Amino acid sequence: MITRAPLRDDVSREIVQLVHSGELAPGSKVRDVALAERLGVSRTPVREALLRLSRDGALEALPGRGFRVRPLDPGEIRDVGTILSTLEPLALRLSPDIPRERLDRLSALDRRMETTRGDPAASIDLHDDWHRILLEGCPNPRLLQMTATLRQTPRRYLHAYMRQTGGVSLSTGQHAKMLEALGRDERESAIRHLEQHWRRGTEELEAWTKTAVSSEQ
Amino acid sequence: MITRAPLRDDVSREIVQLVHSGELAPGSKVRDVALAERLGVSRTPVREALLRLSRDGALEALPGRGFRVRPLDPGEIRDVGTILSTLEPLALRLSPDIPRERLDRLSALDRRMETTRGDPAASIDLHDDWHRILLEGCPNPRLLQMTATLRQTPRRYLHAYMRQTGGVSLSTGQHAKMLEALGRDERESAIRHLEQHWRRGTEELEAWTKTAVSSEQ
DNA sequence: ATGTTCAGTATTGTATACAGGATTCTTTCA
DNA sequence: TGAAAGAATCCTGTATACAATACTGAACAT
Repeated sequence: MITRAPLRDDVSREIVQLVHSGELAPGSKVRDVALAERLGVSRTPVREALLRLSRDGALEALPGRGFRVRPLDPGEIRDVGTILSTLEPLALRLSPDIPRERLDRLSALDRRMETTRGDPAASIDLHDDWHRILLEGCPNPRLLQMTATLRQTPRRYLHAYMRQTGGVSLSTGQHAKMLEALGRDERESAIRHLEQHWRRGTEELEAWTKTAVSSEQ
Repeated sequence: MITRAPLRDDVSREIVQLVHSGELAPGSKVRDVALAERLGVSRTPVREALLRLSRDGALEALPGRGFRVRPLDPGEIRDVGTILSTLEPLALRLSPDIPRERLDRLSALDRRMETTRGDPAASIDLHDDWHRILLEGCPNPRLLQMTATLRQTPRRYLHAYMRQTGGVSLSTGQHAKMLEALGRDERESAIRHLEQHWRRGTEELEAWTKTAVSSEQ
């Protein structure tokens, strides 16, 4: 049956959820038949979703041997961090002034993040929302899609990181500085903070990943 | 039968060729059965390739109504141009010094481009090679993959543009300036030229597309 | 002449079937 | 006891089948 939204879209979201929730851990093998049974669909839309997620970077396609969740790799988080710390500032630069109402929404998100310490999944969700909402006014939809896709990569690292460190990360201090700068109409300052936010954040994840990867030998 | 490279990869390349050659023109509908017969494979790998190309931006998936080549749209070339004129300079900045040998290869490509005026497909191929080779030393593979994918978008516009204007475009003058700057170890200057190269080039394509799109009503 | 309804056809999205490599487990031999 | 070989199983990649929508065109009404 053909419904309005292709099954592959729903299936993609569900698989992303499994990755973000940690149920599909980095490095683990992904079998399409198992997912198809679990989700109650056939292998076809599952494989379409897996191929898409491989392209997006969450998974890895091993020719002839299926898919696995991309293992944590210091090089990857570094590479993606470099790109994010360039593209998100670009998106902010292209955006029209952010209305006060949206700044308030972002502040509220930060406060909610403070209360979700200890719950990695929830605080990571909020963090992603924060950036999506910050940039939602950007008139370049292709750029928005790219940044949203790229942000999915740090999520895997953050999840593993927060699980180990006990859920403490994602300082909202940098967010607050950006909001203050935007409230004073100091766009360039906010843009610099955004760049630093990703650069420092992913550097921290890179450093942690190096130790985590080497210790799991 | 399972060969070493998945069929979808070959099929993707073949479909990209059809788009670049203009045989699949912007806006035209793409039927998977027809492609499958033509390429001598089943619908499955064809549809996998079509889904990938939709994600990359060359095609568009119309839910319930298949695929079509993304029509020329001034907004799209502008958006992609903005991203390219940020990411390629970033890739160059991250690259180690470019060896003299590679600069010579790039010069040779420029000379060959001069001789292919009148043959859009050939000169566009060479232009893409030029940028790929310029950046091939960049240590950020994810960034390289993104720029390579993004460059596929201007190709569709260039092809239509050169077909109408008689094959004249792609001035190699900007390339030469970059190579001179790199030869003098003036990286920042070369990076600025690279940014301008994409900005001006895509602005020209955007302006032309506006007239082309409005006149085809 | 233009618009509308209703078959019939074409085409898509999904499910299932099939072939062959990859993996695993057992068995055999050193 | 451990390594190597081989059989059995699993799983992937591809092909095909099926169900339902979207399109096409002819007959009809306005």
